[in-house]
Amino acid sequence: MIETVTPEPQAPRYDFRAAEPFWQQAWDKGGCFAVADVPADGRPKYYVLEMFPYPSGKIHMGHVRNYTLGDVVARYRRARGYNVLHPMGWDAFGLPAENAARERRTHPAAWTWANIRAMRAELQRMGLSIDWSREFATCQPEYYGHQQRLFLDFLAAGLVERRESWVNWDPVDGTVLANEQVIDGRGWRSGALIEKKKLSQWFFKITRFAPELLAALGELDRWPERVRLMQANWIGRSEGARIRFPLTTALAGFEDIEVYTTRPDTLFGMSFLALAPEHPLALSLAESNPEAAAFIAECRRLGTTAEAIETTEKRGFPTGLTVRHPFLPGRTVPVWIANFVLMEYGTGAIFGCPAHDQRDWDFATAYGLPILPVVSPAQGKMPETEAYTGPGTLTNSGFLDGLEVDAAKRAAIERLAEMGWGRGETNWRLRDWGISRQRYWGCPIPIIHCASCGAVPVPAGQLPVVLPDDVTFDLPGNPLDHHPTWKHVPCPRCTAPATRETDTCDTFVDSSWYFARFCAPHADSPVSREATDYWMPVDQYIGGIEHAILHLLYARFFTRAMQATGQISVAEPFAGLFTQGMVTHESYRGADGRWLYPTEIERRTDGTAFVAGTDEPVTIGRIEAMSKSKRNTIDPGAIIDRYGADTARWFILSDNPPERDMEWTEAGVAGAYRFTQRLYRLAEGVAAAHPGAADASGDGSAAARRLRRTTHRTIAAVTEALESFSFNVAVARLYELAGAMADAEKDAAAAPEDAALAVARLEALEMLTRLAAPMMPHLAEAMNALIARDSAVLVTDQPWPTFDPALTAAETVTIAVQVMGKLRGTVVFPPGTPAAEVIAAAEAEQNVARLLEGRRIVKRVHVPDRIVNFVLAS
RNA sequence: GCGGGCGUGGCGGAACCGGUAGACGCAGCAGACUUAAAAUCUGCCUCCCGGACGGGAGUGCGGGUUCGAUCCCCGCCGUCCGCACCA
Repeated sequence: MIETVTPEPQAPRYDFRAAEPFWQQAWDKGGCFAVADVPADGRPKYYVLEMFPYPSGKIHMGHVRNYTLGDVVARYRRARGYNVLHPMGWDAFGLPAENAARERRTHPAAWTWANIRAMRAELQRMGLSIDWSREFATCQPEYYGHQQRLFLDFLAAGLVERRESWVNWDPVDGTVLANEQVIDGRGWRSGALIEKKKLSQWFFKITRFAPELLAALGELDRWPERVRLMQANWIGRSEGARIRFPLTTALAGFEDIEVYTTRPDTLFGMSFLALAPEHPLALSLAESNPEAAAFIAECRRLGTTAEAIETTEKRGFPTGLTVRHPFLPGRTVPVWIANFVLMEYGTGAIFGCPAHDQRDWDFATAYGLPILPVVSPAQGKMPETEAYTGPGTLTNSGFLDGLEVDAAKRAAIERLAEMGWGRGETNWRLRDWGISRQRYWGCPIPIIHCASCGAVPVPAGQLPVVLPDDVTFDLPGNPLDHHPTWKHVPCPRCTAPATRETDTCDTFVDSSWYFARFCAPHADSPVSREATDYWMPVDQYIGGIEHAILHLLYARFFTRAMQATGQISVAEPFAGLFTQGMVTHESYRGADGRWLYPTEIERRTDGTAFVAGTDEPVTIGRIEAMSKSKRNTIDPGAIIDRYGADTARWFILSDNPPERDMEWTEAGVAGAYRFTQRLYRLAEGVAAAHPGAADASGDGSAAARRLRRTTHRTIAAVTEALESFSFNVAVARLYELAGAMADAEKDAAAAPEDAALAVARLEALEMLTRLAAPMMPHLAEAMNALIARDSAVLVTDQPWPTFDPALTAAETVTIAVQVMGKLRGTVVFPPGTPAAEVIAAAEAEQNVARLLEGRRIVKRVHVPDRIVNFVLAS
């Protein structure tokens, strides 16, 4: 009988499959990451927050990157002695749940909660240092009920109002969208062409805070510059004037036309006035003038997409009306309706000065209107084929002649004010935030509509207004509206039969204050003043750049509104903001052009790719953001199964700076995995040789000094790297320390009696363990368990290492020697060696001496411990 | 069009305050170990000339400042992002 022995595949030294759950339980048992709502231990606080996820059901690599970054910060701060608040929750309202309900006949709540369960489990496998006791979902009445209370407080404070307005109607989603949610004329989710519709809507008066929201950007010095710029542009402050132009003949109740301009200085160059197609006067004209009506209808057809703006010509319709000029008695100016004038900005009407505004120039050229220059350029001369918009001196402008542009603006405004024709005005691009959505799966707006009392707030005692469970999705429109009983309630004021508001809040409302709720998630008021006084603002907020405007601006508004209504004492929610890059991957297509998942292909050694198990060639496409449509996604769960959470975390951190897009590669993860094994082997080696409480006296051996220097330099470098979000550099420094430790193992093998080296090796390992812990927490615990004198102390509970500056000092420095700025050799000296000595040696250096021979040295530059440069006569 | 960022080996990237450019990783090549492979370890790895020593070029391109520039200044080119008829 022949016994076949199949060799077992060599088991990895470090078994992450057993270790990771084990240490997660240990942290859990130790309550490591739980903090009090109001800690009284006197430690400094640090609030780390990553943007909470929408519970789609599966985490993706973007989440892994986001939460890894946050976890490194949280664990690092914790080791530095801070009380760290690091919570997690769910942005749980929103359309996908309703779509799922329609498609699969499940209930949005059931779908959402199943997703939350799945995603929580996946996140927990990552080993994040989260205080899970603070978890909540925004779809819980315990959360959104408080949101209703905030809504009513804001209403009482005059920060909410209901008004009729033109809205962006998404015909596919069947709901209203905010301007910010309309991209190139299409819905940000559905991609459907947006229609204009008039509805009664609830608005948060964000414009009330426009000046503060703009001014405070200047103090957010731990925000990326570009986010602040984007917000500033979005808020869009402009200074100008509002001017009333009297019509020479009143028409249908209109006696004048109001215009907003930033260039009142160019009034003398005015050659027309133009109305937006939606301007009330234009609409009024259209009633009696079919040509005007036809023109307006045509304008409406043309969208405001980027392409449309680029390609659409400026077109207008002469109304036959004229207005009087403020500064030129007797002068009349024609009134046009023009397709390029926006109703939403300013007054919906402009005055045109073609010489100094490109759009007006284009318009005037098309219709043969006069172009009269009134600003002569400070330098050069007036361009002949375009408008001049630069600085200069006023001409052809009566009392403004000779003034510079800025002075002329002031003078013109002053004169207009004296005449009673106009005044200076600051205008904002930002518009109020319409929050009404005709949707079921959102926070109900706590209002009751009564025929006699109007819109009545739901009394505090009746909150929360809870969503009904028994809804159906078989009709188009809002299920809340279809519900047989839910909306029928007595008026709280007069008890007459009334109806509930059936609109729910835009889900951006839910995410506008969750960070404050996390401070005391079980408080019976929306936020706990004590807890937020302790924890707010968020010290480090981390998320995607895609939220640079909407979410962050809304959250800033909400915080100010909460401050105004006395709920919170801070004005700004996020003291520090970090925006991470995307995770990208190669994309693959089969012979027929279909997209293929990375798991469906195999790479051959020559770099070509084939459909796994076949000879069908695969085209390797661009590296781009992971997306379901391109199928270039990697499932984090599969990566953790195969390599473990630490490997995934380490690779994500090591690849590149976190603000840039990173490319996920199989080779990169494999490399990270090898390193985890290498570290563990190293730890085993050192632990096995660990001589016990050896004490090294004196300076020790050169090998010991060398290792200690690297160790302490690494502590300094990793600390600095983590402080500055340079996680890839921290990783590089740890690779170096590991390399130095491997060298030391060889030194130790050659000199087993070197007690100082044994101590240095143990020190290096301990420090490496603690420095790596924020990034690879499970492995760090396992390594710590190998060497710990007191195995009960988790690395997670150990303080951040400090370095001894004396030990980081180099024994020798290599000084570069240049001749005429070119490197020609090096000399080695102890640091601080006097210039004369170094220069002499540099001159004597073989190769340098050869080049200096027969030449006159004009200058000897010496930078201590760095460089010597000889400048020769030519 | 306006605003902002970024251009460094085959790739990701590093570089203190203007002071040895290319740390560290990935890929690649060579070698050791092995019956073999995997794993591991060692070495090489910007380009060009040269056996080595050495020399030349080099941080998108062109100029400037400086003893010395990836870094500061001027002018281009490319690329990415945001906003976009905002008066």
